[in-house]
Amino acid sequence: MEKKKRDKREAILRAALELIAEHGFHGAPTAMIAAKANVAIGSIYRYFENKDALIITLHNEIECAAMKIITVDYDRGKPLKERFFHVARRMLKYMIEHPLEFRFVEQFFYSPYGIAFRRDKFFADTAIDNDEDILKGLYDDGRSQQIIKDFELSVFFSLAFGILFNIARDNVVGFNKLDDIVIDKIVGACWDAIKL
Amino acid sequence: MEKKKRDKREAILRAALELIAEHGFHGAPTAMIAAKANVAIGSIYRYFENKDALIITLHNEIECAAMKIITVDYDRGKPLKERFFHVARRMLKYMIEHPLEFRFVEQFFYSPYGIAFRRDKFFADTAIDNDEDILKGLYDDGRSQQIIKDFELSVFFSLAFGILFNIARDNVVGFNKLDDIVIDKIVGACWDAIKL
Amino acid sequence: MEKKKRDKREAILRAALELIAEHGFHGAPTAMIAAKANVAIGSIYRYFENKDALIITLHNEIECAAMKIITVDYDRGKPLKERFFHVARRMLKYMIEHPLEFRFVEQFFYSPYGIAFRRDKFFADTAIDNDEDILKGLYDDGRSQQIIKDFELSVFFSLAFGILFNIARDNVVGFNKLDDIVIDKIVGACWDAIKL
Amino acid sequence: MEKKKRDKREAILRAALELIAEHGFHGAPTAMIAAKANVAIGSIYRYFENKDALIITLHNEIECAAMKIITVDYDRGKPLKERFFHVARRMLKYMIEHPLEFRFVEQFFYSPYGIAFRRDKFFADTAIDNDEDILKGLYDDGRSQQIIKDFELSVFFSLAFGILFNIARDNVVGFNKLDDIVIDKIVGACWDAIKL
DNA sequence: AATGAATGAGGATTCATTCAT
DNA sequence: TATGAATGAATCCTCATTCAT
Repeated sequence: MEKKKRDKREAILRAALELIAEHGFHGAPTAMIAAKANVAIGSIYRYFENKDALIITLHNEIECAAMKIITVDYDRGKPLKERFFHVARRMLKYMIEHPLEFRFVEQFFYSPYGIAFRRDKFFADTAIDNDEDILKGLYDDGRSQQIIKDFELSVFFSLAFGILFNIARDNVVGFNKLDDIVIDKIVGACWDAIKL
Repeated sequence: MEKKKRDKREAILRAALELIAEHGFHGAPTAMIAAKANVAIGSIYRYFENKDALIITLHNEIECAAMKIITVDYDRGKPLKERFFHVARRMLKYMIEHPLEFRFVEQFFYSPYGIAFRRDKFFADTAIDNDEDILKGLYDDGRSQQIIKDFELSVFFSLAFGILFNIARDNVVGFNKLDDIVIDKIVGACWDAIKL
Repeated sequence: MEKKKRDKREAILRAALELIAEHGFHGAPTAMIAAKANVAIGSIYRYFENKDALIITLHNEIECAAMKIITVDYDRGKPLKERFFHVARRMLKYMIEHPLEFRFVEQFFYSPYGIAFRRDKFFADTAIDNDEDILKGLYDDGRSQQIIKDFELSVFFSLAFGILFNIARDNVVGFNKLDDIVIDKIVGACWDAIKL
Repeated sequence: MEKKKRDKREAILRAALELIAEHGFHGAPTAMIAAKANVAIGSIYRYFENKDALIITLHNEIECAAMKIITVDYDRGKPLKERFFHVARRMLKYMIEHPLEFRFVEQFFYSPYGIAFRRDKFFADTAIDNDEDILKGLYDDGRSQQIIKDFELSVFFSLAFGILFNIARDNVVGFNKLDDIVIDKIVGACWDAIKL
């Protein structure tokens, strides 16, 4: 009973993910999402208030799941460089191993949804959750230990992770081929960008 | 007569640029573009085959104009590092000084248009125009002179310029403040990322 | 068991009454009626064939209950004028003391339901029930005793009671304030309208 | 050019009038209105902001046209009783000669539109237009000349005109047959209701 | 008997594109 | 050539009704 309910919800989210990742928001009308999920159109509205809510939920669940994967085995006791390599490596791997999720999140990020999302985040002073805590922790430690360059936080993020998003984007469309060795070298280049 | 015709075309492109940059593709129906351009709806279809053509044209013209600005005074005789700094610095400056164009190109890049655009580019072997020639030249020189790290071209591009797009994006929404000194330090970090 | 069953039916009717009176037919979907009645949606269809049947039943029950209240203590032996005052006064009082019922019946009367209802009534020659018997009795007596004006029955009804519905409608929305004295004066005016 | 434009607008209003009068608001979806008006669905939205605006406009135009017809030849110099007969007689005649308009206005009046409309009117102190001026003038004169009964304005309106609406409603569905003689007798009964 | 998830036809609205003037 | 009214397919969403549990 409970199982089936959850299944249907998941099917809708999955269908939306696949359609939006592949065809963009324009290519994912509710009727098509419902069809792909083997569900009646109306059922979407039992599980989500409206299409926007469905998309925002999907985004949040992906972000949450991704952060869990990325930060597994993360050890705050390890030296800064090692911690950075741990996070950056997993981040890049996550993106190339989850191309649907990555493409969806990119679509989301640059759509009106993402703009609202970022604005909300920007104005939410204290809403720093654990995930960002880890990333911000890297910055704080690096600065206080005089290991990384003297930039403000947002610039640090761009230097550290902006590269990875570009690499992943190219990978997803087949512009590059990455194996563990190349990934490590790329993360090394990111480290070069931020370290003093 | 010729003048007026050109004016009308420009007005349409400008209106589309402003509306899409500010409100996204959803916020720029043809009727609104025509109104903002002080032009009849039907006139759009005299200058452009359809809305897609208008948007693709706008993108191409912006890309072309940007590259012209970025590569002005470019001296192929200068040392590699100096040439990289020249290009990277101007690229970042262009983006933060042309927020409408930057935001439009970002919207474009992550929309179905951009996906098609990138796919086309990927399959067009010989379609390397002069602008990319300069960027590719940096790569070829750096590799042959053993100055930059051993990555394939697309990875090099991400390392070298991916950071800049992220920085610019944050700047456009007000997440960071950049002056000439910070810009130079950022470009320096990009250099650290690519250099051996 | 029988009790509970009756309770559930009453709860559904009550919920429908309140929602429709307050928000109109548009503001009373079955799901909302069920929720307000603390009943499953499906249960509505156990007690009523469909939504239309529910609404028609509700109307009929209200009409029946109202007539009972209005005609209580009605004495056919009293003089005509006194009988008219008795009925008209109670009718007006009922409407202002039962605003939910009154508003529902009005909604009903002017909706497609009411149109069908009136059509059916018009074509049902013999379907004169006891309640209307009383009203029709007033007309017949008045005419044979030469006390009331020479109009056909339906005009008599409009003259006698049409005023009261308008007064009640205004009262329900707060356009007027009525006490027993004003009510009596109003009924007196109705009497003036019909009497010779 | 101008002619055709006006024609289309009129056709839409006319189609809405006929459908709503006959089948109620539920029986008049935009697609059906458009079809009946021989117009594309989208055209409705060129002439009216949305369906609500269309309906409100239709109501206002009918009310305005009706008041013009009713008050034609109205002579403020005539005695009160004569003025009342003039207005009441024309009002009843208008309603029975314009059954579509009458039925539409009734539907409107008892729908959510009408409720909002009445509320707005109630709270608009100074928004007394010329039409109501005439009706209110009857009341003011009658009261100051001690000709009509001592009721507040809204009760006066119900006594004077409430009857007429009921009569007209019955007439529209064929419950009664009215000729000029009966109409005059009915207006006389209304006069009896209000006069001292 | 009761439940409420599932269904999908139906409704309002938008907007790229056409074409008569 | 310029205009903008007209078009109608496409989209999101609602809600009466059914039916498996």
